[in-house]
Amino acid sequence: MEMRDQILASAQRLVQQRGFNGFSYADIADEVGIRKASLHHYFPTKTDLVLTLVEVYTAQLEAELLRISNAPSPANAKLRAYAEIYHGTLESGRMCLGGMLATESLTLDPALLPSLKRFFARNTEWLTEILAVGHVQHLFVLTGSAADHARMLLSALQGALLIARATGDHAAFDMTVSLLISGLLRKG
Amino acid sequence: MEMRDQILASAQRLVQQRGFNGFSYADIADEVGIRKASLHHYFPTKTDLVLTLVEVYTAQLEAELLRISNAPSPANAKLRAYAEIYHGTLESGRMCLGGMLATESLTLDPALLPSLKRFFARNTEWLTEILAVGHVQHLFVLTGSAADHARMLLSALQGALLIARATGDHAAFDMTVSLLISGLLRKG
DNA sequence: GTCTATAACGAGATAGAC
DNA sequence: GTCTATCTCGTTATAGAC
Repeated sequence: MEMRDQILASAQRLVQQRGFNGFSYADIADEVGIRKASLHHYFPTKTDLVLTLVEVYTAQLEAELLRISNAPSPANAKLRAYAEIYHGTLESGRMCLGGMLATESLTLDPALLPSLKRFFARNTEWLTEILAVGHVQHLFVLTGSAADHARMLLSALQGALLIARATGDHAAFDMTVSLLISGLLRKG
Repeated sequence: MEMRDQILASAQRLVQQRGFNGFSYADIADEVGIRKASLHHYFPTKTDLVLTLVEVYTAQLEAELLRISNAPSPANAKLRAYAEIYHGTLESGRMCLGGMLATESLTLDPALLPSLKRFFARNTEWLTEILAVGHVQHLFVLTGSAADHARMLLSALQGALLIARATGDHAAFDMTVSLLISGLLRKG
């Protein structure tokens, strides 16, 4: 793997596990095996690095969303596949990159905020579409607009991830996912 | 107000807005008007300070939970009152103290974790009781156990707070709260 | 209880050789 | 592209005077 990609992979893990204010260039340098100063050749500032991270993370997400959207599965299975992404994040001891940065947003360079907003907007948009499709197919019963349910689902998944970090209770995370999806189904 | 309480109030705001790794003793010293070194007289280490903060925050919560429990209102109104606490937190530009520390938990002194877990356990326990009461009164329709719904509600509120920090969309937070409660009601 | 002074360390970032 | 060396600043924490 190219050095630039090694740096990004290391930094991504560090942000997701420890937060923007919880890691340093020294951590990355140790991990990828070059000196701190050399990192500045690839990313002049920490903000540059994390901005790239948010863009890469959003692009990774986009690929997963397209993969799920294009699968020949019903809307509820697509929601499960989406939740499965979060499950994998939890299993790897990480928070969602977007969620982590969201909590720290008051301490971040404001230049990061537009990309961060776009990340959440894209998640909400995709979920809204899936929910709308499931609704017209009489698969889901919605008590509010598809967009409202989308924001609620996104909130619940981010929050379940956050809480599982404190409690260590992964089974509770899985139960919350199941409840969220079963609550949408006809005859719930 | 006593100096110790001023320090706690300042530190609480700083943790909720910026996180454990996002503030320093210098920030508190500036705010309460004494020197950095004097802060160590009250709280020898940063971990001591934040441990006290978690205990105080949990005690503040307990008082609010009892106030709501003792009110002569139906279970759905009690849920609304509980959600109102989060609304106030959002309006003051803060994250839940527990939620903020949860995301940072991998960087915290492990001595903080038991208190942090108790905070979440108490929230879940209280919500479970309210949901169970509303259920036997045929006010709520539950698609899982009361404890499952409690964890889901707590997750959704924490997550909605987190997302509102990134998007700045307070209306979305309110919609999520409404949807969470209306989704529980009979004939929802 | 609050201060000055300072220790000891780590942070992000830069200069310039190779 | 990677290095050594260094700068400047901020961090938590301590010592000891008042």
